[in-house]
Amino acid sequence: MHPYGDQAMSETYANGAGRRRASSADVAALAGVSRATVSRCFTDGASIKPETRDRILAAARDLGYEPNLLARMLNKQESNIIAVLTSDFANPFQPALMEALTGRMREEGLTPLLLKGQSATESADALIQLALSYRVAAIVVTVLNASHRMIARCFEADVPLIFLNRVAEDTPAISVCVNSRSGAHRIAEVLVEGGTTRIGMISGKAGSWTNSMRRGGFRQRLDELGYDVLTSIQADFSYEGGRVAALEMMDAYPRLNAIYACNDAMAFGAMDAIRYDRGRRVPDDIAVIGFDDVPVAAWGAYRLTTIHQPVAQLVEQTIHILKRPDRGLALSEQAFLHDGHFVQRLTTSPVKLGDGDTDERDPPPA
Amino acid sequence: MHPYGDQAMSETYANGAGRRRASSADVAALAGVSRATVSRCFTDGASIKPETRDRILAAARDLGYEPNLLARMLNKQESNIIAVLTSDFANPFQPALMEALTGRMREEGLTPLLLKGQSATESADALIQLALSYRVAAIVVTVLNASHRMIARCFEADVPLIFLNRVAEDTPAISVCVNSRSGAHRIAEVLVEGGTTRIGMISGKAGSWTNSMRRGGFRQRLDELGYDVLTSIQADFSYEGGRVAALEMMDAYPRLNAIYACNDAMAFGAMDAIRYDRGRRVPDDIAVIGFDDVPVAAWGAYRLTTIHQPVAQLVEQTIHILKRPDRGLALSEQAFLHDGHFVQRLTTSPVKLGDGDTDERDPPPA
DNA sequence: ACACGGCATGAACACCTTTGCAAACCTTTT
DNA sequence: AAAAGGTTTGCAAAGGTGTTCATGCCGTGT
Repeated sequence: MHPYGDQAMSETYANGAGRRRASSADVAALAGVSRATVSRCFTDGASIKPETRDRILAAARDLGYEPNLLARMLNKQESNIIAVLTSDFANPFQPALMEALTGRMREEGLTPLLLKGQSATESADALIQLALSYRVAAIVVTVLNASHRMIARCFEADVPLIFLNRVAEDTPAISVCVNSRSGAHRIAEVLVEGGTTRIGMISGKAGSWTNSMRRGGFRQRLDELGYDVLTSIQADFSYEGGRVAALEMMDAYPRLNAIYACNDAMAFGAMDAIRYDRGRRVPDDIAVIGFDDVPVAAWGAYRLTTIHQPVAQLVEQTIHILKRPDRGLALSEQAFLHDGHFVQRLTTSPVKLGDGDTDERDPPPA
Repeated sequence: MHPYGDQAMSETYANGAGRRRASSADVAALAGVSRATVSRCFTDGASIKPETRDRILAAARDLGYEPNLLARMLNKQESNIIAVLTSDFANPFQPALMEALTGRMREEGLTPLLLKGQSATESADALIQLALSYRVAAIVVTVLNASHRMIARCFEADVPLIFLNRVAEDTPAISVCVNSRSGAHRIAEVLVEGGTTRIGMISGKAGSWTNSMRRGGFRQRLDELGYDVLTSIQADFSYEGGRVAALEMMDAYPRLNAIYACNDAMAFGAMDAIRYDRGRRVPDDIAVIGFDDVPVAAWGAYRLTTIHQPVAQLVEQTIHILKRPDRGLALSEQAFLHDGHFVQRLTTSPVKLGDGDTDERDPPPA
């Protein structure tokens, strides 16, 4: 209609209620150059005359312009957004992991897009689908499960999938994880060496890799040492689940003298059940041992003996993979297992320490 | 070089390592329609013949096509991505808030882009700048501070800014928050009514709105009741900070019989200092009261008397604002204050309950 | 037989950036 | 003075989508 259609249109939009953000075209017009030059002004390494650069920068400042990252990602076919899939913040290990992960990501210029599932058992497929639609650079999964079909789709789309804190077997996906099996072995040894062999085990959610390792590894080593668990209850990795399970165990097996909880949160529940619900003592009556070494485990009220997960190492490994030029797509190694070390505190009888273990029986100086 | 430069290039890319995802053009070609029709197929309410729709859907499935959300956002000038700015996962209140917030967002089809600052005192300006570059639909800030200049820039760009769990005064930004002042008033009343009036106060980070309210409100009401704090130490909202402060107080003021910590984490530290570092009793020797009612406050080891923050309500209010057609830009009301209620547990002498308060002196049934 | 309304579709433009290529400019050398 | 060489810049296309407008088709009512 209007001979200068374009011109007129942008004028109209600029005045309307939802006034448009300044684009590179606006800056270009004001500075008297082309859009391409404006673009070059914001990409370093591009050749541009210092004088015009200053002029453009001034114009950009006047208009409050800054590059539209969406358009840039679309054009360059690459993004610095990483989908982070998780489901559960209640387990205190998750916040600790998230803190480290998102902190390091920011330092490396990566931005996490947080996709939260409802429950740990839920499949992450829908969330992965969503992540692919956002054309993220990579996907990091912490607690959820994914179908083989969906994992395959990610790799078809050249989007690497990293399982953090869990191993995905028989898939092209990468896993970064603590060696839960060897940690569970150590726990079995500690309880036996400490002379507490009438053991109740509180395991976590069935179907989780973490749980089957922590559970299976413990049983295996205990068996090798010539013992067996007295009782075993499956809970859900939560404080309340651990508490209820411990109550049940104590009532059914009065001679129980040790509880191994497959994570710290359940161990805290068990300790509170022992001390406050039943009025018994830790470790004199019943020893307790956990797994994770979340920050609360060092608190005065618990001082929990446990296996420390090297969160910083796990995160560093993950970041390292993400920063590779291929973001880990061409990686030959699939699983990166890090060793957790044993931390001795006050909820078990003292045992001899191995290499890399730490002793915190004396509280840190005030 | 090559006479068919462009053609050859895209062929190369298509075959090489990073093969291109299917676009709507590919689907259109396969189904024998135009791109516009493919687009209509994925927007409901558009008129399209059922037969061709099926044909297009089949083609899309064969090619593994799904709409590119980046391109869509760029085109429609609207996004469902919300920037969530935070700094600290160590304080156990943050995970609880985050869990609720991100969970509800997902239910509403909003996707949080997580931008984490290094420390609570750091300015969020750089993160807000980044969020604006991503053209997010709105920005939710939890613990960080922002300059007036940057807040103004957000509103110039029509991006609403919501402060969650903190009030930003004298700005166009919206605040959703618990009424910390009235909560602090209640705490003062509880301690006085309980007969514990030789009080030490452990406050949080200076310069935070939350802290000045929780601190100022407490002092004010205490003054009105005819008392004053015995001592006051400024800490940093952390467990360890609370523990060290409590030790210092106990050593300097042997007759101290109550500690008010401006959040639960510091209260836990104080309790552990009292019980495990100094071997005294809570509440018999020293009463302790916190603020937040994080999940751990209900655990057997602490059973902390505190003020409950209605997390679900706060989140619901935030979601409600985000879902408004104007995302809250045209809101006349700036601050939404919700009342927290008093939760009585075992760390203070029992007092008469007011309206909406809850009593958890008896532990929940096993 | 013709005009008309409703529906389905395609062409073209817009969103905002980056980039390959070619043209224009400036400086220096022969 | 002109050619050579390097730097700076603009043009146009690409990246994938949504949307307006015009066109074509079909059926209906007169």
